Amino acid sequence: MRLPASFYARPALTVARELLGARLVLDEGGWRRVGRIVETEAYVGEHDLACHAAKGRTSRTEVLFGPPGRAYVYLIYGMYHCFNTVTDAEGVASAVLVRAVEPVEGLGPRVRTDGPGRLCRALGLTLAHNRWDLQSAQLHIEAGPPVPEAQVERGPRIGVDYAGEWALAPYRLWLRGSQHVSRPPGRRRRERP
DNA sequence: TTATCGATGGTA
DNA sequence: ACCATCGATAAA
Repeated sequence: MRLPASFYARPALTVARELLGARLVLDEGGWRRVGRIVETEAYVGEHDLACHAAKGRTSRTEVLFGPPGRAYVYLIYGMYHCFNTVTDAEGVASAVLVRAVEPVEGLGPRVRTDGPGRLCRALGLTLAHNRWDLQSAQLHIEAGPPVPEAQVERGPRIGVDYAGEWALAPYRLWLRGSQHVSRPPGRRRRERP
């Protein structure tokens, strides 16, 4: 079932939680690729200094102020892309960054999709998809089996140290134990079989 | 294993 | 100048 616009019309933190376990689908050029979302980050509004919308309304951030359920894709460090879903009511400039997926379909089982840049590279998401409606046949997100609360871990967002206290807010969510999370807290040593 | 560094281009 | 990253390399 394709997630409806009403799904995204809620606070970013709620959407970030509910997106865990859902399936990101890009079906384009006769190539359907699907990834199960295992890591997200919420950017909750203009007052959130880590949110791009904190810079105000510009051509780049305009989409964040628009209706929920659209894609916000931007270029980072000149060579990678990051994929977000616009959330909350129109006029509330918030979004959820999808930081990692697990390959499900159309991707080699070995391709790395842990990390916002890697998953966009693997799926082929680029600036060309910016502002797309997530109800489109080519790009949307499908509901997955419910994820129990015990499987959800939370921590500070990655790479937003410039945001002061906002960098400490536990707005990063991920599936406990997933091998496809970008920065698992306890993977320094692998279990011995 | 962790730490450091450079690539590369849109945005302001 | 800055940047919601990544991969190569070095050090240990």
